[in-house]
Amino acid sequence: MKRRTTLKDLAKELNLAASTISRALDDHPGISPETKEKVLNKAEELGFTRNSIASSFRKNKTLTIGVIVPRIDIHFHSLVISGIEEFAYKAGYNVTIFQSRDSIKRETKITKILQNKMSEGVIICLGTETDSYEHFEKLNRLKIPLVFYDRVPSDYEANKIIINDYESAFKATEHLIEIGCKRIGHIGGSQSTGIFKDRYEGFKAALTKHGFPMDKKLVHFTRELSYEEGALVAKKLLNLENRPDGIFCSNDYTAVSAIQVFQKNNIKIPNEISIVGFSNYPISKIIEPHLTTVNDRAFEMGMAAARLLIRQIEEEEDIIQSEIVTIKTELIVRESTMRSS
Amino acid sequence: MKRRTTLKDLAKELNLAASTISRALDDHPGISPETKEKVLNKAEELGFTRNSIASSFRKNKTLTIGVIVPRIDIHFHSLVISGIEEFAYKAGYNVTIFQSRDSIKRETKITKILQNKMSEGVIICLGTETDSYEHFEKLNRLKIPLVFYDRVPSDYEANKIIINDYESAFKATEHLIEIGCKRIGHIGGSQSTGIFKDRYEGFKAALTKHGFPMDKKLVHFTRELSYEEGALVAKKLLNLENRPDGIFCSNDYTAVSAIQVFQKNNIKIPNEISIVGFSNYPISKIIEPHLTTVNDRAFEMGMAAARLLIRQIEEEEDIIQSEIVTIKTELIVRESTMRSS
DNA sequence: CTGAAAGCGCTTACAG
DNA sequence: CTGAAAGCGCTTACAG
Repeated sequence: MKRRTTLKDLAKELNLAASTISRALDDHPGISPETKEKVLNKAEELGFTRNSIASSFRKNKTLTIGVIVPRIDIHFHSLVISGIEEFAYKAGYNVTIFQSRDSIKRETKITKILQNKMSEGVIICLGTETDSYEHFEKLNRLKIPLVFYDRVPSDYEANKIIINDYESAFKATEHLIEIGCKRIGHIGGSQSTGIFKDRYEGFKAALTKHGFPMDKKLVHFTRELSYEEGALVAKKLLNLENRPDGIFCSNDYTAVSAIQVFQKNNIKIPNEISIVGFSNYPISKIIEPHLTTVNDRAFEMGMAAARLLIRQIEEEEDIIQSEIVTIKTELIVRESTMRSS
Repeated sequence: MKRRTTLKDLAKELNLAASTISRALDDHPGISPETKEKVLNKAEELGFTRNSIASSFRKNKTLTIGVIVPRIDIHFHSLVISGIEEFAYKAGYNVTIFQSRDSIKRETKITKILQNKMSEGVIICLGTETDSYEHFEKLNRLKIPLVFYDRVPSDYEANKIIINDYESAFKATEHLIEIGCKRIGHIGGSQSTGIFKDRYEGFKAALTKHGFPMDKKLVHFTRELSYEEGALVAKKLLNLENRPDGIFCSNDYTAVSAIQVFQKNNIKIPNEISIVGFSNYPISKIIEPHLTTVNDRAFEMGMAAARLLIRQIEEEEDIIQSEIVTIKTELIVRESTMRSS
């Protein structure tokens, strides 16, 4: 097996020092243009590419960031990763991805893998099982910057990229009020998860502001906001004596299944019941009527996470900073709330 | 700034040689259990983790594979990446991802990044612009194993993970024939892309086998199989004097929009027109009626790609092998082809 | 503008 | 079972 060409090989060929070759390849100002050209040509000729591992080792920089997501194939996360990759690529960083699959055991093991200087920083969305943060403490102690997004640790100081769930839910609910809904229901997620609790709180606050009473019968929490759970809740709402005429759902899957359940029961959407979802999933533009929903701007979250992380990696400071970035959401109004009056 | 603890620090603390520490941490058989325990305890105490860059550099192994996809946020690719990550994780490899965004320029630049030994192997799905493979030749010359999936180079010997598009389309079409369709149409993708051409060929072959004439009016090719293009084609099919009673679509987006267009025109699905899609996207289980489609088993493609790549990385052979792995698809029959007769 | 030398933190073949 | 030594391929501070 032929050995890969090294700097030294180039140096010998050209009767130059390895240090000169290294500088020439870096386009260092203190190297003559002629030498640079000779080196570049020879490198091309011998098919030389610098061994980046040796370089990383020597410079103590890997230009790599690690990303831990529960699952890559969840659209939200794939969008965030896309944003991370986009920003990182332009900044010259590589992105290494890991799936925790919502297992705290696997999440912990991944943090161990990331401890050994392979990644200069880590971006994480916590798994559902995760309720302690010791495994991240270790990274902190090693001065590896961390940025959390979406499912972030509560009562734990850290860099966080979030959206304003409370405010987004407030606006979504207010939108239903503005189009004339009088009895507004909510299909929510697990209240032990911060973001879903915030969405519920925002919903309640909008009702209160406009002097609407809270009818507990119109509020249902699901375990994981699944399509199937959405249908179950929708059926319950349908069978109420006093049905809702508007529903704010904490995600798009439940909103879509609610639409389908209502339609099957000959209820007109949006005129009899108007629906708002959350997340702006591709399905929201396909379901008929198209779904009004909150765009959570996942790609921008990813960009922001990478931007913050890389800034902290490159900062000279020795102290790990804690910063919270809130990404602005927008309500996308579509047919599911466009009443013909 | 405090220096990270190194092997040498541990060695000094314990009055042992660095080599002994290294072996103890590796659970090397030739080290006494007592020494191992001492080393492990001290490592824990000093918060020592091995510098994996130094280790990679020394061993000339990074245990990292690179993945180039057009876009991460396309569901198919996120599923493939999930499969790659799953297999790689279990095999002790890390996965670094890059998006070519269908730009050959960016794809080429990424292959340059991957040339410098950072990745021991590369998995790629070609971008739509890519029609030459020089940039991959370079990786070949450096003996970095390559595995292509989905959009693979034609007339270029390489490792490829594919599905049998021809056969899958054949079976999907035959299914339409079996349920009683007499005039079967096709919404296809660009015929300059191998997989879409194969699907069309499979469609034709099924018609031929069962003695059905080919009616060119029932076949339409789109540029990128988008939801919007699907609707346009569906409208054309709808306005034909002699409408189809079954349609095989080369993806799920066009199938879904066709369903919606027909429904809006009061055509009953599946009884008047039956529809089959391709890919088993999440939407296929949500659209009503649920869509019959070909499960292309993207996760398994990813697993297979990682398996093949890692095997070639670890093989001693100096020659790069070329292997083609065909992943078995399955037709998932749902309501869009369940006729009540 | 170029070179000689030291050294990054490991691993491993060799020796005992 | 343990150690001493060499060296992986770069980069950089220093010297001239």
